[in-house]
Amino acid sequence: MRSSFLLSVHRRLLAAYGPQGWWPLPSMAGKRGFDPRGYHPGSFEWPRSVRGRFEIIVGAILTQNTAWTNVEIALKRLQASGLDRPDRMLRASLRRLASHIRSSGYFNQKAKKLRIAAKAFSGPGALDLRAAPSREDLLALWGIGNETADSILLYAFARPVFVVDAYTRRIFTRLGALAGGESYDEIQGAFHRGLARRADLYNEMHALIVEHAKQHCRSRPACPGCPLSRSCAYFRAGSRSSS
DNA sequence: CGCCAGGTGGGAT
DNA sequence: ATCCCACATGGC
Repeated sequence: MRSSFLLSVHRRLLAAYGPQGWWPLPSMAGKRGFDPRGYHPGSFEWPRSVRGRFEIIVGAILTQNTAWTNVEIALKRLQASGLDRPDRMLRASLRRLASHIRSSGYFNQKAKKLRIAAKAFSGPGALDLRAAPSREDLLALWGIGNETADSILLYAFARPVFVVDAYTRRIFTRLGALAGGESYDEIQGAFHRGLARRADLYNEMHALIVEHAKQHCRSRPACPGCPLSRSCAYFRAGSRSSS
């Protein structure tokens, strides 16, 4: 993908939706002003505390193939029960942990995944929440795949790693910039080559992609008013082609 | 109702 | 390598 194309997509999405201020947190929902954990709505700030980083890791796992609204409910319950830190999480039974994250779906699987992540980030010889782990270390954990690992690296540790998700694939396939069958690594490579290696740029671009997928480039596309329709193959084809 | 949502791992081919 | 499937809730 051409650099100029990616930058133009970024510029138009930003103009249409504004700065996204990711990573989104339940405590942010509908609020303005300063958050004690160091986040600020509307303009992003990277997490400073180990607590904030672990919350992002938990959210990244819970949001796997699940609507964020369902994840927010689960995150709030974890916080309300004091299970939002690795050591506390490890003390809860799988059964109890699962009951708290019920709303996020796949709760048995995700309880297991959370426990594994909590274990990986606490105790002696564990990964350090104060420093970015390697992608390899994250991928070695059961329950953490490409997208989750990259979300953690980018949003919790401010590493310049582009996150590829189902929305990215859908939008850029419709635009005509992807064929649709590319692997995760191929797509990520295209973004890494086309965009400057900057965490703040990757942060905003991915967040804008998510917003655009929700507003216009939905499963069933809502093309009227789409900020990208001018350069969209799907739109130019008369919005008739499938998916 | 049925479809969809910011995936992942396991098993068969 | 590449399909196919299980995993599961809540919103529209």
